Amino acid sequence: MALDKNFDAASAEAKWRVVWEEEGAFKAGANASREETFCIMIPPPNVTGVLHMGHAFNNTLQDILTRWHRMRGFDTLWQPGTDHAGIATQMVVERRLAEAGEPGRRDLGRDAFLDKVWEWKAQSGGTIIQQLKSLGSSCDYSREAFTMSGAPNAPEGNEGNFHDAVIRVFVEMYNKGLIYRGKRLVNWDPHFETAISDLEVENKEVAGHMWHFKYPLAGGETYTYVEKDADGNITLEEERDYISIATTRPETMLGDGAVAVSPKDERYAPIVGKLCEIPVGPKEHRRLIPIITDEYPDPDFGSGAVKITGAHDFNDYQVAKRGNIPMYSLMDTKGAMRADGEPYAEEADTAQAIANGEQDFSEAMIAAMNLVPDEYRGLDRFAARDKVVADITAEGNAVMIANPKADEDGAPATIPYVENKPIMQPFGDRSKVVIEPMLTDQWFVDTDKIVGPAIDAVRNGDTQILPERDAKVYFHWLENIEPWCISRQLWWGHQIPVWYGIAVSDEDAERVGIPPSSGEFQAFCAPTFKEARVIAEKYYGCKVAEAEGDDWKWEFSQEDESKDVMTLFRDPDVLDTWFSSGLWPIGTLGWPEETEALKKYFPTDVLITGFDIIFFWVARMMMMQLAVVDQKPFHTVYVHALVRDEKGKKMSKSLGNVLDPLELIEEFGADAVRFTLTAMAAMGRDLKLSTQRIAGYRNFGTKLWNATRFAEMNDAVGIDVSKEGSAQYTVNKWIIGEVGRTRIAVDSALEQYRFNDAANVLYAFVWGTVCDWYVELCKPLLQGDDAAAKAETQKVLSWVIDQCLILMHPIMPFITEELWDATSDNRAKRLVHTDWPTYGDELIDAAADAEMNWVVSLIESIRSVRSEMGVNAGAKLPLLLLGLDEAAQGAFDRNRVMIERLARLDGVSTVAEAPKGAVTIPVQGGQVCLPLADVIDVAAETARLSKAIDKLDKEIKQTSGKLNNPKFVANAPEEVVNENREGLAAAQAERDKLMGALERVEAL
RNA sequence: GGGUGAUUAGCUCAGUUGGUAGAGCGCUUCGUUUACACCGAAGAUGUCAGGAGUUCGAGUCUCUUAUCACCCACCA
Repeated sequence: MALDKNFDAASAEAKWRVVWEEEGAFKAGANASREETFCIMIPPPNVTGVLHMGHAFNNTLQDILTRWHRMRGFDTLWQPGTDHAGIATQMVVERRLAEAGEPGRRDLGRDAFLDKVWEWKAQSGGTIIQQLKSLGSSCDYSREAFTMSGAPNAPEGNEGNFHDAVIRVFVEMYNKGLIYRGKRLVNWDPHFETAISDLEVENKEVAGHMWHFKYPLAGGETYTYVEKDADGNITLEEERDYISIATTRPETMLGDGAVAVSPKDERYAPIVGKLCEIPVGPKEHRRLIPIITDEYPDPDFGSGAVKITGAHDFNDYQVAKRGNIPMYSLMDTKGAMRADGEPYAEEADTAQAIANGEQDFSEAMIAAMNLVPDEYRGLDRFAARDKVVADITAEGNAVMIANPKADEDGAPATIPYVENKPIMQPFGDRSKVVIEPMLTDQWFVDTDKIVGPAIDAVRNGDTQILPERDAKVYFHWLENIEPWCISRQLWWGHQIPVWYGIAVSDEDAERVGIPPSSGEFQAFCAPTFKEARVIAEKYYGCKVAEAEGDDWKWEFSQEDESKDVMTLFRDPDVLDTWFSSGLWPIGTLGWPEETEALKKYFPTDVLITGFDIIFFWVARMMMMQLAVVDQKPFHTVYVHALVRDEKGKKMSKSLGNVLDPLELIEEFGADAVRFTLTAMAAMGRDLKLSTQRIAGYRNFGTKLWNATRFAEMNDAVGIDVSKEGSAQYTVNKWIIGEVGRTRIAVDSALEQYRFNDAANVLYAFVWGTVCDWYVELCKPLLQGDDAAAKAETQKVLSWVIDQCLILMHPIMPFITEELWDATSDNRAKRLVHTDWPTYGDELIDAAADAEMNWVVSLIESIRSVRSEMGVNAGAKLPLLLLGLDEAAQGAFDRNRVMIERLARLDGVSTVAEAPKGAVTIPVQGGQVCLPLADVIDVAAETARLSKAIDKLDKEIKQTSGKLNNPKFVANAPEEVVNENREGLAAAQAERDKLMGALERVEAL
């Protein structure tokens, strides 16, 4: 079958996608010829996501490694699947419901809403997998996994045990005390009304204000406020009846528990221990808070006094815990000021008692207290802020400063002190709203207890992170790790397997063997309610049932104690998505079952991922796998760059600079996109992509196609070559050696994850060596009269093309498979399964190499002279040989037909002396001349020669300078010294020849 | 505030243990010679950010300055 002139990427890709899958080419273990396994876990994309450039890049690299290993006979598994992506997916479904005008999440209720999510998953969940296929990813799709598979509410088609694995891990970790529940200050997303982890918060600098307010001292007390400069001179001394505090968040004032100053701050020493009043709300509602000392306030910042709002600020939280300061929650789940219950108005003596530390509220009581006065209730936090500022200012409790515009008409002499300053503000990475620190009950992984093995594994080399600098990032994060908040107040996810009833006593918990309650409820943790009930029944000594709603109750039977029933309610929260994806390696292989796949492929080999999820995912997988099965999940983590646009900007929809990989695949073909990404995969921080570059590599595919077409036209394809390296002709010996070198270079690059090196080696070999030289050199042999030469060249060319296809296949699978198929009817296997070669140095023939170098450099020199002398490209010139030594003469004779053709020569003769007007060209072992008497331009030739001589002079000066330096000769390795000596001799010889040529030209 | 990285041809970037600077694109000139114009041939272009040091020798190692980027972080 004859190849078309052009490669039709789209139809070839469509065809091979189907064939490969139908033939099971990608199944685990396909083409395995050895025991060793190779397993890659795909970083699971969001189930409702679409393929973006980052995925394309990431999966191209994974596919290269997978295909390479599969061809090498490894028992290979590339495990695919998707992630349920809690927040992201719930957000999408809620938005779709809203757009469709359907009832929202709250109206639907939990079960009905989850049905909607599953529907959406069924509808869009296959998209990204299909897109991976169009990229050519050779995953074992029959094993596609999903992090929510096997969930109790999963519809048909989502069987599997991932859910079981997640729940089981939770239970085990809970029982080992690695997971606990507690009231902590967490990052709260008021849009999604859920807690999120530190990592899901993006701190951004925004323009903010810092207000300065007076907190009046209780009972109208006064003190002398003294400020001194660095030398101790008094710069300000005045009587004050207030303490000045600075804040960027006035709306949290209602929840203040104290004002803190530095213990070293002499200005406030007189009033430490006294009380001051929070100047917000109706007078009868105001609270007094103590002035305390703490190391946290910086005397040089603001006024040196900090209001402490333990429930709404992470620093204040620490201060409040240290100082036993009450923490009052002011806001609801939407970030509005609380409106629940009765507003709590404190009696003056109660305030005093609290301030004195004499009144001790329980945490629960404090949480229930609503300190928000009527006029603030229900206000959004930002509206509340405005109102607080306005109210305080109106009442005269703002600190006033001189008005810089006091001169202007009607301007007041003083104005409230408000600093405009940039402040760092936390935003939810999904919702983009300002995150609110909130004091809530959440589940945490006690990361301190499981982080050790994850650090050790990388430190002692069990798992290697590449490039190494990313290991530093990994260490830094893990060594400073915070407890991991894993509960989310969402519905889409793995519901926490914990049921609650009223707490009876710690002794009962101990008796039953469960962790004691941390509050008014006792938790029973088990994979199913059935199992939880068993524990609970022991604990209560009565029957236990599951509540319909979210409240517990204890039903007493009057006559028969054995009919008492305790009703438990289930924790409504779900687990952080990263908790489940942290179990991806073992979960996809069937853990906790002892599956064949698990035994065979775990620990897996390489994880390929972007640096943006080192913390989110890589670190968590390390911790979780080590905690659960006590084994590292993979031996190598290859961290790749982020794909950016050609200007280096991060691709984002809002910037409109997104390159859609699917569109690119359509325009240039998947192979071109893959090759581009591979060629740019140097271990760096980012990767800039331009369509021009993709077009360049599309052309490369076409080049390969046409080289194969040339071979086909010359009956040089699909020839069965049983043994490599058997050739008589120099050019064939030489190219066989080049193939050997290329295979070594490609393997070595891939072994070191130097994908770009592999791509560049192949590009240079296929285009630069095979197409530019070997194919051209073949032509006179294939089209000449020497039957033996022709036959051998056909065989070798066929073999060379096959090797190109094999070596290129991991990067450009489609075009190579197509050519492999089209060029022979007798292939033993598909290319995707063809054995990767192991030949190498033994194919190199040093003599052939040297000879071809001589030939190539002769051709290049002649071409160069022709071009510079303005010889018509089509014209054929005679060539004169001058004083060639035996080796040079032999090389010339053996390759004469090729030289004549490539240098466009007509007739060769040997002369004793260069004729007048001939351009001489120095070659190793002699000179050659082109008689250009008619066309030679004396000035141009003089210039050419002078320039070449200048260049040589420079080189000679440099090299001889080095060689004349005794220290160089003494210290440099012998090799380097010899290189320089040889270089100098060669340069001098060439210079002599050129000088001779110059003299002759000048004589014209 | 801490950390990491970057600074090499007009552009985008390679450059693995120090040994005479590379690629792609772009540019210039020539050429349709039956694989390929998504092509071929020939060419031009760099104080390797600045400074200092180690060394026989530095784009590469050390220090330093400048600019940029990213990550982490609680300054009210």
